[in-house]
Amino acid sequence: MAVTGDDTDEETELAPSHMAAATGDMPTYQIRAPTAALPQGVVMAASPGSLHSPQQLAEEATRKRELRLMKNREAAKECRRRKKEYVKCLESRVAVLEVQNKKLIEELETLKDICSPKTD
DNA sequence: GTCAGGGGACGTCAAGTGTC
DNA sequence: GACACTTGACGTCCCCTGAC
Repeated sequence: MAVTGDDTDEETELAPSHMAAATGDMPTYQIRAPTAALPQGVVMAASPGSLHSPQQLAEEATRKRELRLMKNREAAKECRRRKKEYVKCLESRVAVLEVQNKKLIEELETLKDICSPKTD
């Protein structure tokens, strides 16, 4: 299995939808992808009405399971990709806020110097 | 060289949530 | 209520690195 670095550069503000959504202080990273066409190799089943023998029913059950696993596999990949993006987003926000905090502290020190009475 | 430990990616399951 | 989607949790595999 070849693992490729397929990170994208999307810079969206994202947050786990069912983790912090209730708090309202964090944007969501849940972005509904448009339901794409089925991946190659997926064959649509015959309608249930056309199944007769137990073997056909078993095959249909197996096919449904494989389809579900394949979809979940892809969903998990996409979920992890979004999570990585979200973490990157948070990290860059931390960096920005740290710089901002540092500047504010410096400004505060300057103002203190200006305002403090000279003791001599 | 090899062994242990850490880390990343993956597949699967299960539970929660949204949609119709 | 059934179905689809999302995501945390878990187990597994593979690769890298440092200690021996």
